[in-house]
Amino acid sequence: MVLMRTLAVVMPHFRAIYSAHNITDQQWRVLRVLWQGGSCRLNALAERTLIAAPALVGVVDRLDKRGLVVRRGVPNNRRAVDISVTEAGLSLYHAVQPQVSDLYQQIMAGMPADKWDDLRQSLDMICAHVNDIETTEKGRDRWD
Amino acid sequence: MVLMRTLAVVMPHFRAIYSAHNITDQQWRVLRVLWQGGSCRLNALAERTLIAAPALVGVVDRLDKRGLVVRRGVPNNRRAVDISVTEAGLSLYHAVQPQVSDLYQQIMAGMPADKWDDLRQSLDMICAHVNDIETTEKGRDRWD
DNA sequence: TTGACTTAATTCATATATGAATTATTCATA
DNA sequence: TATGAATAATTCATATATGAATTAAGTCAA
Repeated sequence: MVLMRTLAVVMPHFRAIYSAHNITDQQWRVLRVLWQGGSCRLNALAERTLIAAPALVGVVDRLDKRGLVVRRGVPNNRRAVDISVTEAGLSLYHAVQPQVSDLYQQIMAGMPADKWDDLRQSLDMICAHVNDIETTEKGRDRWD
Repeated sequence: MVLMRTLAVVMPHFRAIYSAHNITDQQWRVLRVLWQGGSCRLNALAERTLIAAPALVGVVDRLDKRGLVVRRGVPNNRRAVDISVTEAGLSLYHAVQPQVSDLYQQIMAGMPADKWDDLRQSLDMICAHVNDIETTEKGRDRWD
């Protein structure tokens, strides 16, 4: 609940920026990943945006309709699809990114840098540990 | 993203427990709050569960249909509605809570207790700071 | 080669999430 | 006391979230 509350407090601030440009949180996440890493396929995009594939299909559909991203077939693999940003998507980035960056700085200013490091490390530690539980359970499923 | 990733890693474990009892994350959050604090009205429930009122209406609807909670009018206030758990909801609690508690312990075991304290404090600090930004902005809106 | 198995993307059904607008009420005050 | 502002719950429209099932391709061993 503490994690959820933190997100619930922080997200509306970012969302205000996004919605001023007529995009949603998820759409921003997709665009940002594509801007940073170039084009990629849906599965990889799902991992990097933390949006499950079935939901991502719809997000990409809407971005596609608005001409912010494009889908292209991959040469030697007819079932794979490559997704990348368009010029329009790129210009949107340049409009939104500075504001997002500013907000980030504002939020970061509320806590000393070393605390942020600790925080990130703790969260990473939790993820690692919980993933271990996952693996252990799966292991038991297979051999017990 | 680190916050979201952590939730994305942790939640499926809890969700596995909930779905084994045919309830969702949000339904569990509603039931838990009602179990702990007795009955309360929709707005208060929305705050405590971190579920926005419009969405909460649907969650309560479904719990109501399944007989796990009930809605009652408040005596001297015809627009307010009181929500509380039923016997069926209570027995469901006794079935689910121990498993949730176990999982919690398992997860907590992955990091020393003082780290958990620091983590909680950092997250609370972020919330407090971000709420300040909010207030400041609203203040500017009113007087600038 | 073919049939069992795996994969990538998508569709489906159901449950939320979000912001805006409604519907009833209740309140504060001229 | 009428009446406009503030409230509580709800409805609406649109965008996800989730798990299960499909579809269309690749893979691989007999």
